[in-house]
Amino acid sequence: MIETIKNFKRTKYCGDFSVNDIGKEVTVCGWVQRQRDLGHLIFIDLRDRTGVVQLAFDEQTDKKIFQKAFEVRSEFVLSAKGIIRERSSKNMQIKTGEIEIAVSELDVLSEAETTPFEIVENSNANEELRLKYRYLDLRRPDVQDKIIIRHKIVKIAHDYFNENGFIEVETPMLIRSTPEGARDYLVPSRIFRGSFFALPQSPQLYKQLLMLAGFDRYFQVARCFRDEDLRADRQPEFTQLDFEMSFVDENDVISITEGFIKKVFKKILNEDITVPLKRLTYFEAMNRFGTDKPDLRFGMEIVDLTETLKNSEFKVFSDTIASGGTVRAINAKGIASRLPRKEIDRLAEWIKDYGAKGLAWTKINFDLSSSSSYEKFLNENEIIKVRKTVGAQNDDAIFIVADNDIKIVLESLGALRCELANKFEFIKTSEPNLLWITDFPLFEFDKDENRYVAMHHPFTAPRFKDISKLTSEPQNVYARAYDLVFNGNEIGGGSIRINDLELQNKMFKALGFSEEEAQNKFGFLLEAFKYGVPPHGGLAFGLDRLIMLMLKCKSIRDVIAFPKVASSAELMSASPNLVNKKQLDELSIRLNFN
RNA sequence: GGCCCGGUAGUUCAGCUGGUUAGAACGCUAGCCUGUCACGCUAGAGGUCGACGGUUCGAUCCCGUUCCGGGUCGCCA
Repeated sequence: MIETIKNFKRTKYCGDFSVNDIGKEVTVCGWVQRQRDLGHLIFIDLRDRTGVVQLAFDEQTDKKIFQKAFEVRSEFVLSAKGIIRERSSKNMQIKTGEIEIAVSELDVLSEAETTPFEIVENSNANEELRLKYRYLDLRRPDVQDKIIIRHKIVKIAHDYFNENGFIEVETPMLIRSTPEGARDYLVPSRIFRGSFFALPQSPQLYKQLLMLAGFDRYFQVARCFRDEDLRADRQPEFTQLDFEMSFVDENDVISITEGFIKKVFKKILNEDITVPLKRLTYFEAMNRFGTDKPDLRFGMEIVDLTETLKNSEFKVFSDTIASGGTVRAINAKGIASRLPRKEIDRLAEWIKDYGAKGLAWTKINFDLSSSSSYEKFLNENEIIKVRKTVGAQNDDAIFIVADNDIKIVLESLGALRCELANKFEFIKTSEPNLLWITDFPLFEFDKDENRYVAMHHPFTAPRFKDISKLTSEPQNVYARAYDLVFNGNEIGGGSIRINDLELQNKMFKALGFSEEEAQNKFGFLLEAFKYGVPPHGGLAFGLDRLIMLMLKCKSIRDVIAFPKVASSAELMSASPNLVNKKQLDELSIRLNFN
């Protein structure tokens, strides 16, 4: 029988009671973790967000309350009043294990059916099921803790940016669609038939306009939307810690960011981050690690063999080099004896996903004998030189990729480097590794569109000395942009922005926009730029990813209260969903499935 | 859009070369039990083997299609 809460209110949370409360009369509220019926004695573990406390019922003391406790099942919501007393046999594994509540009044505030999975810490229930019943999953302490830590991180961010003079401003969710970069989520307008709002991919333009408006320093916990395919660390709806500052250069933004990183790592993980952080140029990161988000917790750097192998008899190498290509290698130390041929074949197949045409390899055994896919085609001198260049010794495995496209060579070896490090557990340290990547190219060439596109976004300022090359040699223009990398993942990125109308117009021209296109897409920004723009720059953290990595979660879903699955559906509410004809008619929308 | 992996009681899983009644553990229900805390003991209920089609005397198992979930490449300025 369900009862409404009477005249008693919770004294404090279940997990907060201790031996100091012995003798006090208290009231607790929560969910039934477990009911243990010993015949003439019943124990109930009552749970709330702080932990559990044991309720004790003795048949001899009060038959009516005992009967109530007998009928209680898991996940019922209870309110109980009673005296805190010492347990006769203590359980030191629980925070409140030294005490219990001898219950004198018990209210069943809500009953509960048997849940589809058990509400326990470290549930091994299927994630699909847990997401369908996310509200039950969120009862589990380990899940709840992550959401609570998320709250703490956001609180630290608010405090930090407030202390440093940043003003939080909410920017709109319904904005103009500017199809540049990721796909927009579109929202049809009822009043403007056939027109659409877009949900923001980021507050980029608005925060720049706030600088123009004179707010000087802006900050926002900003929800962002990108209609692209998901990944383990990517959701279509995500949160940025977004900030922007006026009258600054790169070092000001970097230093504010480092201050936040230092604070949040100290407060949440008790890790001391040494600042300033290491900086690596994009060029160096790509050449040494094959990625713009290198994991520096292990070595296995990429080595250039182009010079060594340019005259080789092995045509796969020498022909590639002759036609302007490159040959590079990594040396995985101490794994040869743990690397069966089958695994090499798997890696050779796997690396094709990254565009590599093949994977040449050598395993050096402990007795210095070796097996190799390519050494038989090389002369003695070349074999020795290759091994020396990559620093190979016994039990090492060398992997080589050759291609005309240097990006494919570096990126595939970069991916292989991470794959091997992961598989053979090369990461020994538990200390977080953070660094900046700087000096990005301003543009990258888009083969599909056959034009240069902005690597960050079209408002990123070029280096001053490169401005003259903007349209003449765009491939040699570098950006005043910087990315923050944490254990091999990008967790933030930003730049100094263009604050000059003429330069911004030049930038659009370099991107191949006609004047009409530029006006159509960003006319309001160009108009605004006529009226006095301070030099400004900023950065945005991917908050979800930062939390995920700090908490060592495998999936970004673990740190989002109500996440979406890989198809971008939300299983609990079953969205997206079909809407009725009336709704569509009001929006003048007719569905057309082809 | 491509590739890889998975889907069997409420849950997590096992299930041999295709074979007669599809099992275990946990959970659930009932009974017994006065100090449990992963309580214990006894008994019981619980299955569209993701769905559809095919091969076969016979399919959880083999084949095809499809749905759902996960990972990844493309994509994500």
